[in-house]
Amino acid sequence: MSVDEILEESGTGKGQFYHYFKAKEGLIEAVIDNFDSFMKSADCPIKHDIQSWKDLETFLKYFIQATKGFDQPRACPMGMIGTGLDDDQSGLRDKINDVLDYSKSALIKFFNQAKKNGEFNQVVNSEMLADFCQSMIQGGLVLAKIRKDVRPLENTVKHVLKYLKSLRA
Amino acid sequence: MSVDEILEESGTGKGQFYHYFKAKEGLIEAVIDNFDSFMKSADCPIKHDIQSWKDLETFLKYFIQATKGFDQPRACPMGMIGTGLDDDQSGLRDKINDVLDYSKSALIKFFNQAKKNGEFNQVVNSEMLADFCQSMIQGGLVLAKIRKDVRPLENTVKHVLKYLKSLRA
Amino acid sequence: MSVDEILEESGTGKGQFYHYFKAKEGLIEAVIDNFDSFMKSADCPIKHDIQSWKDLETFLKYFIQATKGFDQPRACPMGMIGTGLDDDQSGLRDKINDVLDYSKSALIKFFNQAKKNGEFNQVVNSEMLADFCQSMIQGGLVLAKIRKDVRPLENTVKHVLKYLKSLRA
Amino acid sequence: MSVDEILEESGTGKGQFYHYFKAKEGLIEAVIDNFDSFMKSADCPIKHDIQSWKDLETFLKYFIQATKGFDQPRACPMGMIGTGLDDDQSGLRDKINDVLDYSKSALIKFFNQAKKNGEFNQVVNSEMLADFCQSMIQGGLVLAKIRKDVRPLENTVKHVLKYLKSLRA
DNA sequence: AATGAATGAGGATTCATTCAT
DNA sequence: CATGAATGAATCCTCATTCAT
Repeated sequence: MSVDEILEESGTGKGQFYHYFKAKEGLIEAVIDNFDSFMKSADCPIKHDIQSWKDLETFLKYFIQATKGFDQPRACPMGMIGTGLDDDQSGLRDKINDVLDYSKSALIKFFNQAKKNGEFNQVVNSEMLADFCQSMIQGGLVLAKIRKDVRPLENTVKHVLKYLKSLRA
Repeated sequence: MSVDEILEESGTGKGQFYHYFKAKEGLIEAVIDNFDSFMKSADCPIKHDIQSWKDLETFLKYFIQATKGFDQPRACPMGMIGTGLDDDQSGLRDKINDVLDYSKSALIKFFNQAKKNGEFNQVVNSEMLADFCQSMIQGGLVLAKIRKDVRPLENTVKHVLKYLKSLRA
Repeated sequence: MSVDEILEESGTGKGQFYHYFKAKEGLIEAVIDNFDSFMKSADCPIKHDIQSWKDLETFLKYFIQATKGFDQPRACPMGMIGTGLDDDQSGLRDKINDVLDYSKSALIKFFNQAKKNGEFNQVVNSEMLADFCQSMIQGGLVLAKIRKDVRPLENTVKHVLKYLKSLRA
Repeated sequence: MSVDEILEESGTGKGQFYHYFKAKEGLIEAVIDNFDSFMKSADCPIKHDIQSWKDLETFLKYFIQATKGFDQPRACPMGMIGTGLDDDQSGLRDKINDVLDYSKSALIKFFNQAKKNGEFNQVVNSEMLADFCQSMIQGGLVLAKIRKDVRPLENTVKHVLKYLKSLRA
């Protein structure tokens, strides 16, 4: 999407863009920052304070619901931006990683809590399991987008949940 | 990557490009076709004729090995192209889907065989499970690329394998 | 240098600029006016009331001293602005010419006085000699700036002084 | 002068410019290179192989003649480009310096030869005197351009020649 | 088949200037 | 007086594509 297209949508003059953003990359940065803020805000439909198995299920199933809410499946914005980054864009990469870390931490925290409460397989490594969950989100959304079909995502979530439940004590 | 950049790498003149490809999209198409052919060829390091649990494990672990072989983690080319497609590029989308289907079929075939042999959970739907596997691979590669670190992929594959083994009869 | 850059340095808002100057050209005009005023003020390190050969030498050597005082050789602001003028900027050109004339007059006045006092070659045309002096200063500064080295200016001034002395009666 | 203006004059498409020049700076480089080649070519109206006092006079008077040949006085292209250079454009600065050095060498060579032949003041430093001559060219052209009048240049040349003659043995 | 010059639409960015507050 | 948001023309540059040789 070109700056011209963006400005046509926004209805503002071309100079405004560069009044607010130093360069196009600044828009990307703002998108990430905004995404980050939104995720941490009260408006975020995803509850990152996962306190129960129900919460976890809701968390993971959220992506199915969101996908269905769009006219067409979309991939994760952070995943799309992140995979498109050049090697020299370490500032943006760091920001993306922070966003991913926020979501990962939510999962880790829950898994640790569950282990502590004796409700969860004591051997499992919480961080590794969080990676597994995040891969589900990224990959499920990617496949749904490519196939223009929510089902690959649904199938993925279903099995992930089944696996996680199998780890319950 | 622009056509000029591609030609600089290839060492050929610009006219050649448009002699062989009607347009740049033709190159993408050739890339997909080539990927497809390679996957079905004897040279492909991935054995798509999965006949044992060992084969399955090798299949899934291949992506870790390949990632380690690159100077930097890369996402799946089909995933990258597929998520970047416009709505009007249905020809390419279909080709991408065919490639994904080929790999998916390999998984489905094995799961069906295992069920038939009584070595696998009879209730599980082979296709859904194949979607799960593909999503996890796509997502693991995406995360590895963004984080410039194989570990998210390793952690993902590890749990996928653990889950699949849990489904063995 | 853009208006934005200038305002960043000045610390004031953009509206101020256009409150004081009708357009950017107005700034250039103010720069010239300011330069003019400064040259005629008591603060000006160049003594334009040249009354002796010593004064003349000091006048010409001033440019060497000033050049050494900067981090890097600079050309004459009036020369730089003047050569960058468009044909339609006759207002600014006139102002530049006035500034150059002021300095030229100082030289002419001294040469005339010296001739009158019988201390100087009677045949020499004071105005032409003043042109010579101004050209050499402009050129010396230009060379010093391009070469990032005062020496071309020093060498030039040295010979100018030697020549002027040769004209003494 | 913008790239668009240049292309409008040349009658070629916009892309051609960037086919031949990596960036606009490349044009400047080509201008300098071309100037350099021309100065060293047989077509150059300035005889750089100065072998006599007549040659020297012709050399210095050339700039008057050239200025009169234009519809309006012009400054030296090398001087204009050189004074407009940024600190980071050392490549171009070096080229400009090479061009200036070529002309300077011609003067130095003649002065040295004249000294050797006993036709010239033995004390004078040839290089310093060459700087003096180059300042004349740069400064004389600058003043002529600003004043839109060839006379400041003529006056300057006249005095420079007078001075040089005074140095003859 | 092969080369690379030529084209021109479009994309990113700058900048003088205006205007609402 | 003062601020900085808004505007849009102009500028530099990229890129897919065509064409002459």
